[in-house]
Amino acid sequence: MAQLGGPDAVVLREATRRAGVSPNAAYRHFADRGALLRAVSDIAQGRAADAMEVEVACVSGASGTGDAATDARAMLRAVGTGYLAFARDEPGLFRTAFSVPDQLANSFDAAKAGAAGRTPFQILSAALDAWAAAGILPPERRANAELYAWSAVHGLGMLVIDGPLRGLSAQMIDGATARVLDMVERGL
Amino acid sequence: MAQLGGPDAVVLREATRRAGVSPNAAYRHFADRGALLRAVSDIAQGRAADAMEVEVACVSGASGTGDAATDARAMLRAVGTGYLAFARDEPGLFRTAFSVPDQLANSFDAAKAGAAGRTPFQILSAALDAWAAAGILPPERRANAELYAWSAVHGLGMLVIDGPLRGLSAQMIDGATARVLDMVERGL
DNA sequence: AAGATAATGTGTACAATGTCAACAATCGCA
DNA sequence: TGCGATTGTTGACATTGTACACATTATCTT
Repeated sequence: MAQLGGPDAVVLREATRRAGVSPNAAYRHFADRGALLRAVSDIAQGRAADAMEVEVACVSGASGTGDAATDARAMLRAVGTGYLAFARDEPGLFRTAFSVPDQLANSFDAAKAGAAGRTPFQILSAALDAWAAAGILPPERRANAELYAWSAVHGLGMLVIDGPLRGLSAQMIDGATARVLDMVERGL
Repeated sequence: MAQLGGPDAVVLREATRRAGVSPNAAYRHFADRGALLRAVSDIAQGRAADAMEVEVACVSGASGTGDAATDARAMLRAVGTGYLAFARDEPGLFRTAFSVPDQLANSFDAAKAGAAGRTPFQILSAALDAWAAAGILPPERRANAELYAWSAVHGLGMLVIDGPLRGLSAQMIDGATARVLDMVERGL
């Protein structure tokens, strides 16, 4: 349901119907619809992590150029590319993953991890650590850098999927993705 | 209703109740709930424009430093600051304004304009024109620059009010706002 | 093995919502 | 004056979240 219609489509009664039980059975497992939605959101974040790991693996698999700075940049681009690929391929899951209120502190929760064991936030963090290690991110700018990079790609994703940029052509989105990543790379 | 609870809180029956008419009277004015929501969204965008104009007026009113580049930068920061101030002060309206699917082409629609007659998109566009005029935005990067700057601030806004960054302290948000604007300024 | 205790599921019920169809009043204009 | 368009009303239906009371099944202890 989340996949097809996003958070609003996660409807408790329909879930029980598909499970072949009565509506109220759900209340033995979730306090209310919100709790169910949060659980689905966690799983959706895991899927996002998977999509990101795919792109990351692409550049890591190439075993690097030998230059730590170049590799780190490629890695961060892969993280952003994966995030936005997920937004485009699975808009329902994307919104379910990242449009359900939560606390930053929970971003490390294992329930939100993908198959590789990392949450989306952790994947992003690792890429930024590589930047810092390669010396292309001054130490005084490392703090909370996740939030800034995340904001840029998240904003593009939301505008395109669920906002005033809906219906942008695929090429436009491709271009915008590349340009937003350029901006992050230069501006971080 | 949008102010208090965002798009989901815009409920047709309650609207008619407050108008003192029967539920179905709404169908003489709006095709369905979606149409009502779109109309509310337009108005909310006008409010966003107002919030942005306030910040813009602050820096314009200072009649500038004389340096076009410095002024242009201050203007763009004001646009971003206003956008995020609106997100924080009126999260319900913000989400109603920018989380309702629409087409980029409609971003100039007069129905979305604030009291000063400009839509949020037009305000942003003007600030970027000033950048180009001041020579701090190379011509080849001017195209669609709105989308990239917009993505960054929009992402932060959404993450903070409706996503995994909910409950960030006010200082953290202040800091993140400044840093995201720094990033845009450097990276655009 | 037997019984207590927790877990899970069922039925009925209620208030709310979006929306459809048919009907009524009102207003503007020829 | 009368007619068409605009606006509103009544009644109805399917769907949803959720509360309460009750039944069943697992599980664990004695």
